[in-house]
Amino acid sequence: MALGRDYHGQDCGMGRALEVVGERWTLLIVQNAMFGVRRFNDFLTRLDIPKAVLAERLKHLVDYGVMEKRNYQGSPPRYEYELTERGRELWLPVYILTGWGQRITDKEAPRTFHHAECGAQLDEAGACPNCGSVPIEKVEMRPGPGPKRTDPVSRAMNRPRRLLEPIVREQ
Amino acid sequence: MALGRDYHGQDCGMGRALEVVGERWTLLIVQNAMFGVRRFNDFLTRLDIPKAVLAERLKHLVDYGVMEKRNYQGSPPRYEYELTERGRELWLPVYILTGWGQRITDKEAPRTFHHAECGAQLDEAGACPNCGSVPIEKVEMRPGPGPKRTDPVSRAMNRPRRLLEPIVREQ
DNA sequence: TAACAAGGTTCATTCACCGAACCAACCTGT
DNA sequence: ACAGGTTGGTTCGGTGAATGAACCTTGTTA
Repeated sequence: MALGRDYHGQDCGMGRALEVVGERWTLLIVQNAMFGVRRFNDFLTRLDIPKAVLAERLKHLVDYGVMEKRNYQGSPPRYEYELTERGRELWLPVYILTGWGQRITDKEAPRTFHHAECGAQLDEAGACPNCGSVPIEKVEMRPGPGPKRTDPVSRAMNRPRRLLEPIVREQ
Repeated sequence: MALGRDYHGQDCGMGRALEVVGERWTLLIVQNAMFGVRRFNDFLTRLDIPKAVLAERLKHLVDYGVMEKRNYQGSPPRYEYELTERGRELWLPVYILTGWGQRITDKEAPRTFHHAECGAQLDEAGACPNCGSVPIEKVEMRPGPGPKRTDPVSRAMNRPRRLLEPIVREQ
């Protein structure tokens, strides 16, 4: 493929990783899945992304085993996209890159991340200062001081919640 | 900017991080800089990337304070690109993503990473199993069992070496 | 019967990536 | 003195991906 998504000549794992999650929007989709977003229209709402691009990215992630598409309701058919174990393994790079990006901004963070069992805020490497490494299911997200989006999906995120816990929009 | 490199509506640091290092090839450039590549033509050799794209990416990284362009020789003028502290802070995500990409391949790893002071191989999160977290300068790269590129720059990498130590091509 | 919601597909336009060619300054060999 | 090589780029035409708007389908609710 001349132009596009692969990194044919690369000898290390990074080339492969970028083929799977290196395209525009993809890592933001994975991050929002970690924050509890599961439905097509909720990703749309949070990301301001063209529908065609979102559909293509989700399909790509499903093809590579990072997400799973589940039909959770037969009539009318409705789907949700959920991270697989392979996808959940991306938690640390997602967390660290988010922190890195936050530090090169003048704004304050919209969310902070804590070890759910002891409440301590995670350090720059994603570990708990008291207890060491923390699996993604044990991470609690809390609203931070920084500016937040105001769409319904983002508002549903603005209370303390475990990562991966599905978002339920208020009616 | 309608199309392109920014993620205007995102409220968290990830959007910012992707503006800086999320474009095609960028994270591979940063990774190779960590491996000791410093010169324009050496990046070209390792990456099989169009010159125009490499020039643009390097300029972008310099503009955002991830790399520094240094004139190290006056006549003929020669330049090298070196990671700043901000750039070196990307070590953990680069390492973890590389490992993740490696695990979803059937090939073996071309390189392994060790704590230079005790020799232990780093774990999946980039820490030393004996000593805990390891700064990038204390990481030693060793040739692994997997397939490697055969260009001169890649060959110069195929011996145990500290990260960030500049590559010298054999004549 | 109309309107609405979810989860998409289609399409024209715009823009970024690609690879090949070109360039300029300097050095080295003959 | 001149050819050819090295470094570090820039220019350019062609191609393919991203964008946003419009449209579609199935089913539900008013």
